[in-house]
Amino acid sequence: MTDQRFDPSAADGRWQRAWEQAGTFTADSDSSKPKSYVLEMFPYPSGRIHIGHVRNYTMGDVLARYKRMTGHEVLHPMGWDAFGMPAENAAMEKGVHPGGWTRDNIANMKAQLKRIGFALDWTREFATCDPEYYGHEQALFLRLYEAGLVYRKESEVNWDPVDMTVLANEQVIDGKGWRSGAEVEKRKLSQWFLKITQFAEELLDGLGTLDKWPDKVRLMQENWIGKSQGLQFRFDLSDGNQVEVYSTRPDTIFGASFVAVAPDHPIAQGVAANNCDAAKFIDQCKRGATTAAALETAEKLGFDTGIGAVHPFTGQHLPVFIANFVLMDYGTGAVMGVPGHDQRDFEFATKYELPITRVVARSADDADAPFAGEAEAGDGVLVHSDFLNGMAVEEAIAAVIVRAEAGGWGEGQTVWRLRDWGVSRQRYWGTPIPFIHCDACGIVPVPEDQLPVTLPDDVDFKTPGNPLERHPTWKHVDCPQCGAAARRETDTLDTFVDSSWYFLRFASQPADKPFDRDEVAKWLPVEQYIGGIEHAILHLLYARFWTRALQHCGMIDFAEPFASLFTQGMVTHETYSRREGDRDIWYGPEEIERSSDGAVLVADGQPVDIGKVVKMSKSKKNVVDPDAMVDRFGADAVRWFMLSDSPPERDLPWSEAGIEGCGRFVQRLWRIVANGAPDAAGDANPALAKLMHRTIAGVAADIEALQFNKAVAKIYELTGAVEKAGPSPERAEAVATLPRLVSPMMPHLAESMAEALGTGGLVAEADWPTVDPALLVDDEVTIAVQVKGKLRDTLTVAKGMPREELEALALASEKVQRSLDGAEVRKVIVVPDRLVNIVA
RNA sequence: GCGGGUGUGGCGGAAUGGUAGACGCCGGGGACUUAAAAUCCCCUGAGCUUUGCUCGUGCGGGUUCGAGUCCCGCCACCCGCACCA
Repeated sequence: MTDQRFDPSAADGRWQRAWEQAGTFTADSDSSKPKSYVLEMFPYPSGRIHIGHVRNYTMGDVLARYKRMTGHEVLHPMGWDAFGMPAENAAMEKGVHPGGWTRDNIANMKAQLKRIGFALDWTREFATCDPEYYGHEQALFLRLYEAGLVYRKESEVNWDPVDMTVLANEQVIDGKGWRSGAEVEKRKLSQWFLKITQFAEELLDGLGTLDKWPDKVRLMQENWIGKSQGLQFRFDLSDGNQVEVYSTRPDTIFGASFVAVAPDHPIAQGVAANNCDAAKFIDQCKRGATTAAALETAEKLGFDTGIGAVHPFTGQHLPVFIANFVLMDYGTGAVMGVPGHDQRDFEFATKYELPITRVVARSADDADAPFAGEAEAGDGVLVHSDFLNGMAVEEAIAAVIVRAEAGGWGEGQTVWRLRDWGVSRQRYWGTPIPFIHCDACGIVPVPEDQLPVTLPDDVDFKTPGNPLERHPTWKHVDCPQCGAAARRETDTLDTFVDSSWYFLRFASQPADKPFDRDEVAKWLPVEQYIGGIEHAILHLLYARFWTRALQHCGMIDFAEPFASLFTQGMVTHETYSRREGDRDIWYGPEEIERSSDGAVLVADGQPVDIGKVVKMSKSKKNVVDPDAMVDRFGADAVRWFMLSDSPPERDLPWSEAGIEGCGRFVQRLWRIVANGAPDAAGDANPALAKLMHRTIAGVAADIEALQFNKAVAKIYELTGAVEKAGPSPERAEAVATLPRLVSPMMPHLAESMAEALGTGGLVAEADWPTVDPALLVDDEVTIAVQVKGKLRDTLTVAKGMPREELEALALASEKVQRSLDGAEVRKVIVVPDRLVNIVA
């Protein structure tokens, strides 16, 4: 008799070595099989694999393994998004080198991933901090430069005046620097930009081709790109100048009661030159962080310049304000304020007691309806608007544009919300931007044969700021053009650049260039990309842009990198805490004894409060360590839990009881085969055969739709039926099928099961079981019988029974007659094979 | 503030406009055992006048023979907002 318990601690490593020796997951680009590129967003090497990573990679792994079983040559690679701020923070806090810290983290995390048995092609692994990788990135950046897609301009950053350093948005807390506590200022620096706006129309149109992306992501990108049709027009000013404004709602022009310009608008600057109150106000606007959220939630503030703007239709003088909520980057940096129909303008007008006029109403009769304390941005008909009165909004917009163009004071225009991508970072741990500043020649690209421009190792992090900038020798080089003494660019690239082309490098890794066009063409676009919804806009838009830019440069032959996208939910966990004084003390799940009616702290046996189920985070200590779970339950139980219950796009609450249940299920499956191949004698069991074929077809469909929770439920159902069934040829066949059916989810158990059954070869390399379509059809159906929409009875009838027979059967039902209680039947609705509804 | 999403038993969830709660977890009862673990069987939305009836899918309306599903208006929570990755 075989051991009745499955021992993952022995089996997991054994099968992982078997796959590795067989090279099962090494992708062969010369294979004649259809190619399938399955990719999960590569991780930042923070130190430990998080359970959220495990969920992400398990989903991709199930698909990759399934694709292999269905005859595809699969590319399923893994690497490291290895540049970024945490390494520099570690350097500052612990005195370790960012490179060494990152390498150690990668080694640890790779070991963790290997224990879970992911079907990854590790031969293609790389880290973005490898000089080889970022050297190729520098070459690509220079190609974009040659194509005119790279330029420099002034742009605002968060400046910490005490630490004398640029802060990331996340380093600004309530408008103050996270280390110094000093109030952050906006400061202008000359920085590198990528012309993503040149592709705005393409990126927008391209969304229409991405029919395998979630609608929500396409909608978010569409709104982010923000194409709007509006009117750009000029107001004559009382000082003899003009101000150009842009509005998406020119229909509301008769409701304008002020004009507002951005603090860095030339008009504002001009006023400030002669007016120290204005200068002070602009200074005040410089305080605080640069984020849109900070700007928009801040109190709306304005400074009346005393200048009047002449309304193009009424000739009325509108006051011109400098306002903190107007952005220089969008439109013309100046707006007309229509308080009745724009919420920001409404708040502003209320504060500065400017008129609020209704120019759009539900109907002409509501022309003088009062506002309910807020602006009305919706649809309606124009009122109090001269020649526009009675028009619908769309119609009025067109009419105003026609008048403006005829009068020569404005033009209909398309404006994009999308801004160019600022890629400069004043930091060490990133890809050096390959340019040299020469006093004589200006900005000179580093010649390609001098790439990569590598980071110096001897840097210090004792003081804040960019170590490249203060390095004694690194930036001092000779100009490649004239040979005179010159300076290296000390900005490094945004890490989003690193993740904008890594999927190309996975597909092809020549030493002498970023990628090989023909190799890339074999695998790309990625068939299935999986990652967090938090990347819905930035990463995915940048990667789309980069792909189009490379296409534009003639380096690749496709426009969209990811054919199908899936965004998975987070892994969450209960929180445990105690209130002590005015703060919460958090406890980790390993410090807690959980029972059905509460939780106690193991250390003192006293109860703790069970808090909300929230995203796992170190600060709330509600994290579970994947390694510890693999130790206790084995890789397959952890994988199974990642796939069970919650739909993959939703959050998954981790629970001790849940993982224990998964551990039990692994053993249940094992018991079915623990004594070897089952007896194939006994009476035929056609019902089990049907269930098995339905399960194979259903699990396949669920995996392809990434609905793993449903596949899991179907496997539970079949397992239960197999356990209950007595010996039969059908049961023997079902048992023989189980290992392949569960292999994508529980690959180690599947191999051990097949071994116990005496099946030769690796399940990971086996074919997916075939379905007999004849067994998927049912000949009986249960139909619902309703009286006035309420269920009163059910009938089991032959499939395809005609309407008349169904109606007669339903009316003959004793329960129906009792429920009708003699009432007259007015109507009978029959849906064949579904239901009969009797309306009395 | 703006953009996007989610909401169904004690819990995770299932359900082409057609039998709400599949499947799993927790809990209760029983079997096996000297005992426990493991395992197996049964029950498990709420309420009631319990052969059955009523209520029930965040809240308030609506469309429909029929709404978790479609429409309108709210509420709560989550994600993103361009230097976190």
